[in-house]
Amino acid sequence: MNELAKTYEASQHEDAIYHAWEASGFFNPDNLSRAKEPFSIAIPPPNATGTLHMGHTMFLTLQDLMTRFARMRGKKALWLPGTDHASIATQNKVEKLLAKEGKTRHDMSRDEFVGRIDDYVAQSRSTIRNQIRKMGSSCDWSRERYTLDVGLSHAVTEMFVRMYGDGLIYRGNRIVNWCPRCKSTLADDEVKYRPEKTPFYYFKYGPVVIGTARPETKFLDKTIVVHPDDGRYKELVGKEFDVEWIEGPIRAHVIADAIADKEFGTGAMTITPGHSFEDFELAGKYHLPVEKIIDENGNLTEHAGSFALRNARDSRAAIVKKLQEKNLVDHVDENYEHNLSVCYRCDTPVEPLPSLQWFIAVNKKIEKRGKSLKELASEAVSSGRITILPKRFDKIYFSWMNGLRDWCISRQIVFGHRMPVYYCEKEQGGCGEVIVSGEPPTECAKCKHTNVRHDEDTLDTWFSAALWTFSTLGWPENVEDKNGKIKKKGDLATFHPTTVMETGYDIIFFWVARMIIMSEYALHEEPFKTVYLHGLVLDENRKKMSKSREETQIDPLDMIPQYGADALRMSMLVGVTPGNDLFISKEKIAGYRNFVNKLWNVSRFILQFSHDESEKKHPLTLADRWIFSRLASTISRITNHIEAFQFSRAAEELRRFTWDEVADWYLEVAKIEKNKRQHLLRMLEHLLALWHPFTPFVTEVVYQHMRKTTHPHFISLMIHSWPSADKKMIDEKSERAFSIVQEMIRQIRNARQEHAIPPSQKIQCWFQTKNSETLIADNAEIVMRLGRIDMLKKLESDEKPHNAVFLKISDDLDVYLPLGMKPREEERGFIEKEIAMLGGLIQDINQRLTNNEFLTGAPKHILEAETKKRNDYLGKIEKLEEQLKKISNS
RNA sequence: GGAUCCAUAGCUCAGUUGGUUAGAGCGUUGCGCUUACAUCGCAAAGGUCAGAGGUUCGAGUCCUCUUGGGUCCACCA
Repeated sequence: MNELAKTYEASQHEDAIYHAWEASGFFNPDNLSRAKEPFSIAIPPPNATGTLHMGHTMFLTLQDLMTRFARMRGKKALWLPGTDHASIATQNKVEKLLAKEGKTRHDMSRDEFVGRIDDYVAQSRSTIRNQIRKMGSSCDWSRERYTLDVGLSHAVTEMFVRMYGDGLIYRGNRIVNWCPRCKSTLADDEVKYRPEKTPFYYFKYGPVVIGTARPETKFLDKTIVVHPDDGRYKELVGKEFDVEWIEGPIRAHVIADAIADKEFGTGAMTITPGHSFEDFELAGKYHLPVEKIIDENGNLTEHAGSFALRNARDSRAAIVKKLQEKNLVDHVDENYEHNLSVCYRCDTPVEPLPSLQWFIAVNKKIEKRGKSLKELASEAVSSGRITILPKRFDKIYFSWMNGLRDWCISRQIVFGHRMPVYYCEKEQGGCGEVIVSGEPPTECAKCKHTNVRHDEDTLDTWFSAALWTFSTLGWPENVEDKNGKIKKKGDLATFHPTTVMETGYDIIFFWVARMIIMSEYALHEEPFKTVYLHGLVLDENRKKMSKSREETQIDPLDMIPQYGADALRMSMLVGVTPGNDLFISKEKIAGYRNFVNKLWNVSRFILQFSHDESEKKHPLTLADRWIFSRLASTISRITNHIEAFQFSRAAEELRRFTWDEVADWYLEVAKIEKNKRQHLLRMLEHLLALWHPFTPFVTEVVYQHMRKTTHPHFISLMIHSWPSADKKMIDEKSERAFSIVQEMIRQIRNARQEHAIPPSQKIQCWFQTKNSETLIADNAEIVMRLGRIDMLKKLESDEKPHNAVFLKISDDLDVYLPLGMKPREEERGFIEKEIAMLGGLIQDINQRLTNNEFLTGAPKHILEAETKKRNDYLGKIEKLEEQLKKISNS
C-alpha cells in the first residue's frame, strides 16, 4: 500500500475523482439498476453565460448533498442540470461586447444579432458547466437541458398556444413598466425601488394648487381629483375651468374620489393616465383618455408641444422654468423623498407608459377547472401538497399570490423565445386577424392572405423558467391527455413532481411561484413536494455578494484550488439554516480545510496502523462496544436530520462523533489495546460513507485507497449503501461504563493541569470503589497511558489518604492523586464553592418538590428526574464534605 | 404604510411541540509527553439568552409592549 501524504492536498485529487465519477455512469439514475423509489431535483439553471459565484456554491452543495444521500439510500436519484438563456442579461452582455467594436445591435439584422448572441452562449456555456463540476456536483449530464434548446422551446410554444386557447393569454393596451435603456417591458417584480431626494413642485393650476415630482408628464392633465370630504374644494367638484398651463390654456374639470389623500400635498391632484398605474385605473373608472406623453425612448411626444422629442427627464428643469416664467410655480419643496422605480437589471429609471402587450390572466377562471391560476397555485400550498421551508415563507407566498396582477409576458428583447403570434396585417392587405400557432402559418386562416407577420417580441425569461421542472422531463411529449385526464409517461412519470426544489428565497416570486402556477395548469400537479429556501451568501461586510463590489468578493474559483471543494462545501453547510443568510470568509473556509485534513489523518492513521496487524478477529473490548454503540446512535440521528433538511445539525453531529469520540478517544485507545484492524477498518468505512454526501472528494480518495489492494476496479463510494443504525450495536451499559473511564481520565488531566504537573512527569493514582474494580482493572492501561499514571492502586474503603488531591468520578468511584504536597487553600476554596453550587441547585429542586402545584402539574418523568437529580447532588456533597474534612485534618 | 425575521460567549451561529447546571466552531489563556494530524493534542476561562410586563408548577422557547437591526411587499400624486 502506498503511503498517504501527511496532509490532504485537495487540488491533487479532485479533478481525477470527478472524472472517474462521471465515467462510472452512476450520475444517471438509469444505471442505478436496483433503485426503485425515485428522487429528483431540477437544478435552478444558472445563466448560460455566467460564471460560478458563491450563490451557486450554496445551492450546488445542498442539492448534491441531498442527491448523494438519496442515491446511497438506494433511491433512483436524478439531479437534472441545465442552464438558462437569461434573455435580458445575456443580450446586455453581447451588446456591451458589440460596443467595444463600436457597434450597436441596430447595425445588423435581427437574425445576425441573435446569431451573435447564440455564438457567445455556445462558447461560454461550457465554462459554467465545468465550474459546476468543480464543486463535485453529481448531476446527470446526459439529461442536461438549456432553456432555448429545441425541446424546451417547443414546450414554451405549446404552453403559450394552450393558454391562449384557454383564454388565459390575451393582448391588451395597458400601462406597463418600461425600461428606456433595455427598450423593453418589465414585470412588476423586475422593478426595484431606490430612495431618492427630488424637488417636489407645487403648481398653480386654475383654482387649485397641485403637487408633483414629475412635471414632464403633466402636459395633458385635465382632471383634478379631490377627496369627497375635503371642505376646501367642496364647491369645485363637478365644475369646469379654463386653466393656463405649460403649452397654453387647457379645459379642466374637477371630480371627487376617495383616492385623493387630504393630508398629502394640497389635497388636490391632477390625473396622468398614461404614466401612472394608479391614474390609469382611475382613468378607466371615469373613462378618461389615455395619452402617451413619453415614448419608448424616454422622449416627450408631440403632446409636449415645444418640448416634443426631447428627453423627458432631462427636460424637467426647462419645463419648470417655463412655468415659472408664466408665474405658475407656487413653491418648491426641495426635501421631498420618495422611491424612484428602476430597472432591476440596469438601474435605469423606469417609465410607466401605455403599451400594447401580452398578458397572462391570473384571476380568470379556467373553464374546465372552475378556478383561476392564482387559486390553483394558492391551493397547492394551502392544501399541504407543497411544503415550504422555512415555514414562514408560506405567508409571504400567499400574500404575494393574493395581490398578483396579470403577468406581462411580452418583452421587446430579441434574445429569447419568440412569441408564437402572427398578424395578418391590414397594411399589407390582410384582414387584421391575430393568429396564435405552434407552427408558422403559411396563410391567414380567415382571409387566406399569405402575408402574415411574426410578432417581433420574445417571452419573459421566467415564462420558460416556470416550465423547468417538467419541460426538462419531456413535456409535452411525455403526456397523454385523455379527456382531460392527464397520463404521464417516461421520465415525466418517474420523476415528476420532483422531490425537492432548492433555491434562494430571493426568487420565490420570480420563479418558485410561477413554476407552481404552470405545473398546476399543465399537469394538474405540483412541480415539487418540498421547497427548501436557502439564504443569501453575504460577504464580510454583510452585503450581498455582487459583481459590483469586487473588493469584498470571495470567488469560489479561487477558494477551490486553495482549500478544496470539500472545505468550501462544509462552509456552505455548517451553521446554516434555511432562510437565513450566511456570512462567508476565507477564515471559515480555511477552518474546514483543516477539518477535511483531520478526516484525512484519521483515515491515514487507521490505514497505516491496521496494516501492521493480523487479519484475525479479536473479541470486543469495552471501548469497542462503546464506540460502535455511539456509532449506531449517531447514524440514526444523522439520518433523521438529513431527512428533516437539517443539514447543519447532521454535519455538526457527525463532526462531533468523528473528532471528539473517534479521533480523540477511540484512536488513542487503539494505540493501547491493539488488535483492532477489523474494527478500525469497519469504523473507517462507516465514517467515509457518512461523510460522503458532505465531503465527497476526500472520502472517495480514501475509499479508493482503502480498497485498492483487494479491488482493482473503481467502484465509487457514491453507490455504497448508506449505513444503517444497527439496534443490536446499541449498548447503553457499555456507554455508561466507558464514560466513567473517560471521566476518570479527564479529571486526572484536569488535576494535573491545576497543579502544574508537566506531562512528562508521571504520577500515582489511588482509587476506592465497591463495584467498579473490574472496570478499572480491564481498562487500567488506558487510564495509565492517557492520564500519565505510573502506578494505579486500589485503596481499602476505610483508608483516608492525606496530602492527596481528591477526585469524585462517580457515585462509586473516588480517586486520590498523591501529589506529595500540602493541600492548598485554593483547593479548599474550590471544594467549598462546589458544595455551595450544589447546595443552591438542591434548594431549587426542593422548592419545586415541595410545591403542590408542581407536584400535580408536572409530568411523572420530570418528577422522577428531579428526585434523582437531588439524590445525586446530595451524594456528591457528602463526598465533598468528607474530603474537606480530610484536608482540614491533614 | 403593510408584513415578516432577527437580537443567545469577544466573533459567527445552533438551540423542532415550554422540562438536567443554555451548546458548537473560531478566537483567547495555560501546557505540550504521545504509533495519524502543529491544517495537531490536552486543559481552562468566557453568557443576569436586548429591555419591561404577562401566561405557567416551570420560559432562551408562548403572549403583549419598548428599543435596536435586517428583509420583503406596496408605493401617494
